[in-house]
Amino acid sequence: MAKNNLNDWTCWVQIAGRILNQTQLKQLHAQLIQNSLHHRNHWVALLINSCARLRAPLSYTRIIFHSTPSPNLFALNSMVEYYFSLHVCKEKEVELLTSLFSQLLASNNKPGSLYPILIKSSGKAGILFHVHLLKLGHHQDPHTRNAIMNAYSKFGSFEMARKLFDEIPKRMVADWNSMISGYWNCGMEAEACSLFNLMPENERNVVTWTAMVTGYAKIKDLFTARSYFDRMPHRTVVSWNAMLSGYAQNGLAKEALQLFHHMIKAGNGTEPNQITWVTVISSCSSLGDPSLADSLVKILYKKKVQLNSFLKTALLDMHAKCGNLETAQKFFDKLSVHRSCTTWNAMISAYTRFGNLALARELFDRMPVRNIVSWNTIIAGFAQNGHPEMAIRLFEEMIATTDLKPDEITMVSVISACGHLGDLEMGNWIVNFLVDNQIKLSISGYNSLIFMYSKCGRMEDAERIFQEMKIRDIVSFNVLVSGFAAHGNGIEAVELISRMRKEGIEPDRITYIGVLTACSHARLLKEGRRVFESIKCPTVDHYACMIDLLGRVGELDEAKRLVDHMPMEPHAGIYGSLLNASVIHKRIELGEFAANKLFQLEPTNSGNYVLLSNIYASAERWDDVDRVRESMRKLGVKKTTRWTWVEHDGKVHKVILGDRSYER
DNA sequence: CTAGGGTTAG
Repeated sequence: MAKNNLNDWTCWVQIAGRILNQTQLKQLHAQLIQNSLHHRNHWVALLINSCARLRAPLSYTRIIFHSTPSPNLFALNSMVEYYFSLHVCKEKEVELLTSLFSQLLASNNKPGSLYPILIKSSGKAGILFHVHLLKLGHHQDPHTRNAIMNAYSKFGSFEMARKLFDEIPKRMVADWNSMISGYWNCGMEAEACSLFNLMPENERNVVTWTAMVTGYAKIKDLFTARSYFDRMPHRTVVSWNAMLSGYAQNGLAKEALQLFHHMIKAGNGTEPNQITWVTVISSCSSLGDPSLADSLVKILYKKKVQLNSFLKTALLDMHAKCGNLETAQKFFDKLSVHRSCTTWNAMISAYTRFGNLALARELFDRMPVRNIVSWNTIIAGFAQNGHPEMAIRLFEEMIATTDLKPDEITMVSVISACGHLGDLEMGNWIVNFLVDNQIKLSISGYNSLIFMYSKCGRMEDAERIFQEMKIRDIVSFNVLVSGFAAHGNGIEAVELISRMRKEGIEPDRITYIGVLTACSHARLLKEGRRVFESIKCPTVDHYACMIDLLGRVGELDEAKRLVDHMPMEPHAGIYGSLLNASVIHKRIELGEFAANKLFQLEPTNSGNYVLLSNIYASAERWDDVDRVRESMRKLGVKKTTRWTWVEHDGKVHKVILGDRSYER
């Protein structure tokens, strides 16, 4: 470390970039103390920046901060950024900052250009500087005033922002833009729009237009967002990014990719930047298409795009969602100290998606800082992978040991976990918890309640929730239908079809599976047949349900005819239904036919052998029973019950509607 | 100098 370089800013930046871990940070700090440079503001600022990046502990960072006798803007600024990087800016810290800020203002005569920067980087605390600026008369500086106004509209109230806005004698474009996005922050479409229209047309710049695009995307009105985008006189990368992320964040991945192609084709000097790539990659993730992912990676490579940590995290997620866990893992390892909370969350989610709960849990326990998404990820991971009890335990741990407030996403997982467990007591406790903590539910929240109640055998409560909903979606109907199916309420299930059509929702594959299963359990042959014939493109699963229904009511010959005339290749479920019906109705020949098909399709499923031997047993054909048992032994088929059939009321029932069918 | 765009959970 040459001393003559210490006043050179580029040298500092270089050194800052070289600090990769806390050990190096401490070494540098020690070197500075040795050279008596540790009280210099620029070095303090630099060290604190590194502390924020490396997530150094608060106590250590404070020691560094207090080593400067009179902190200047740079030092103060870094400290503010550090506090915000912790996401735990407590009142006390804000007070400290405010007093330091006022000290600084008092000692500095010029309203320097650094004020807007400091206010902006202080986030919510920026508002607190307003009063100090007023006292010192610096609030008239247009840029400082704009920064304050912007802080109000982002973190405080749009009313205060509007008050400042109205008092400005000569408004800059930035003032209009701050105010418009302030309104959009609160979802106030009408006010934002009226300001936009009030603004002189030649004053509107690309930022104004982009703010409108973002605003409409935020309220999920992508049609209007697009119309503003199309009407823009000029577009920058930011405008394209705004429109792209509007699509991406509202689940319109295809539209996002289409627009991206448009962007590339149009050229116009709007080259995609890292933010564009992050958005595009995230759209590709939600499509889960490996070949698309592959081609994107190739383009990134060809264009020599620099990968920052946002991009690497997005790529990690994309690979995981497109089925490549190893590559995802590689990105996670490569990120090392640059891992953000999001990076950890994405990796945990990758493990849960592949069903590896042990590794997911290990990462969760190891990560330095957890946010609400971390908890939601791990809770959902256990809830969806057959460990609802662990999901609930984690939820309890979360509310007992953290200050994080559970949101709807947390609750959806917990409610569905109660459903899987059939734990009505816990379910009711959760409902009270929702009320006590004022957690508002959207459609999917209510859907999870319907699921929970019907799994707990409380169909009247499930129906009550369903009725209480103002808007329902296809899942609402499907969950209720499958509840009816499980409880054998055939008529109710059939009636739901016409009801959903009345609400403008067309039944889908899952709906029909549910209704047919309900008919099967209720032995409603006529209704089931009518429903089956009304399906436009029946899938193999629908045939399975219909054959199950026919078999159950004893129409085995018709069932066999249906199997023979299916337009597609029958799968194991089809022959399973047939075999099952043959057992019940003691149809040995048909049973042998179905069983032989099943032995080819799933040679390791012991259940099929058992069923066939049961047929022989019921006809007292003990030689055949022994023969089946023997071939089972020879083939090494173990009696591991990967059962797709369950016993209920003394009869064998087929479980077609796994709860997972909604999640896939 | 100021205003507009980013990754993760159901």
